[in-house]
Amino acid sequence: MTLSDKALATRQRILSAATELFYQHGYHATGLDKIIRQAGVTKGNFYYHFASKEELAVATLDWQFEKISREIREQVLDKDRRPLDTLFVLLEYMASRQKMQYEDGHIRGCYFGNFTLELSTLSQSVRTEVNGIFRRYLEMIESLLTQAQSAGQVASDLDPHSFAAIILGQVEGAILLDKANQKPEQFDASIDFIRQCLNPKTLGPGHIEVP
Amino acid sequence: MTLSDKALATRQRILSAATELFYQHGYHATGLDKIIRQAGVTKGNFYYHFASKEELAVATLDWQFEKISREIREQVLDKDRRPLDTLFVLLEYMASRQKMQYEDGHIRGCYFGNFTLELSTLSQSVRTEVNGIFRRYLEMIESLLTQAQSAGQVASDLDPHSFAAIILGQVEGAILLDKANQKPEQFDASIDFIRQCLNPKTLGPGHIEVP
DNA sequence: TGAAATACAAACCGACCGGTCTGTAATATG
DNA sequence: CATATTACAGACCGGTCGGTTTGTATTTCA
Repeated sequence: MTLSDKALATRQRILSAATELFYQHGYHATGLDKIIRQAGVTKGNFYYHFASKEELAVATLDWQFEKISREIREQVLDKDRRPLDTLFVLLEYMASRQKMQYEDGHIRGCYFGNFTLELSTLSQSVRTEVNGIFRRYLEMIESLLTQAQSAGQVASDLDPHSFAAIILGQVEGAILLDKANQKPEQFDASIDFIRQCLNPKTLGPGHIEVP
Repeated sequence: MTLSDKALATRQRILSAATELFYQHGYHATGLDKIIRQAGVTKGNFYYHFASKEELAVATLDWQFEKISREIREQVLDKDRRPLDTLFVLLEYMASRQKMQYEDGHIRGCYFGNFTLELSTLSQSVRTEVNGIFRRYLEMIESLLTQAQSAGQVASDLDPHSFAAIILGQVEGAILLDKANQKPEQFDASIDFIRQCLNPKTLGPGHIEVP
């Protein structure tokens, strides 16, 4: 193992520990001392790899997004599914992440949503990062909607761009409410609702039935 | 002015200062020193009125909700409107609060949503408080939907209880996304979307048109 | 082999954290 | 007027905060 590989491993240990602690307790409630203790790293070592706690936070956001989008690419996308089915597999994948947390005892919500509400008014770099991550999520959903439209799975008068934001907003809001009462109920209800909205056969709530 | 009135005024000054600072920078990023300085109060005086910073946070949540629900009662409810119209006046009222912040330079989001994501895994009392507040919001929306249903303004097969959660989730999610990119765009789009969902005349996206 | 660059160790820093303490005005009540 | 209670003043506390500094192994490479 070369030294630069060792350094990379150190960096990863820091990122891993920080992500877990930030996710559990938030940014400000997590001291650097706890992070380096959990990572098994000293202060000097930490500041060799990261310039500041804020830079570490941004790095964890990028790291976590790359990890998740890799999982999505491998487990959700590029399978032999119709685009609309892929979209709901994606949503179910996100839901399963919340339910895993519930079984661990606590709903910790969305890592990016948490940072958004805690830090986007305090740190420009964090805000830019989460905003970019949300943009990439939106592009993912919009792309699936466009494909679904081409395949005739959803109505042609739907605007994929704006509806993607509706879906992401619905998901983030559901996670927030679920975190408030520590039960993963609203996320499932939201997915059902989105399914109703997109499925022309089953009309969504409030709509006149098609004869 | 009696002394107990003076004490009440002190308490209000603390609540007011704390609410503003918590709203701007979040809970952990706001030190007690800043709060008491802004309130023009000493440490000893503060701890005469509140047992802890955490108790103060819960008090501001209650205080802020009472303030908002008073405004809603006076300006939104009990007017001579049809229930569905009242619902959208309520949503527009919430949207206007976000836009006011935007004109001040920063989207600070929803006071209750912020506390939910920053503290609901750390403080049981805060979590209970925000959860109760969301419950009361849900009851408000559900009640309006039920009335709208009775008045024939929305479809009879709509479930007011679950759709109220869809609306609140959509709103909270929209505020989160708007905070991430510091522009109040998604909130308006969400209101339009909800309007489309509820209005039988204008079908929502993805639905087959009624002949 | 030896100098340079890399990767790490840990003591140390002042500032600030939430919270406690003792003491003292101001006011209500007998 | 005496006294108890209410409301407040502010010095002080140990601990923790994010960050710096100095020193030292380890590895690279000329």
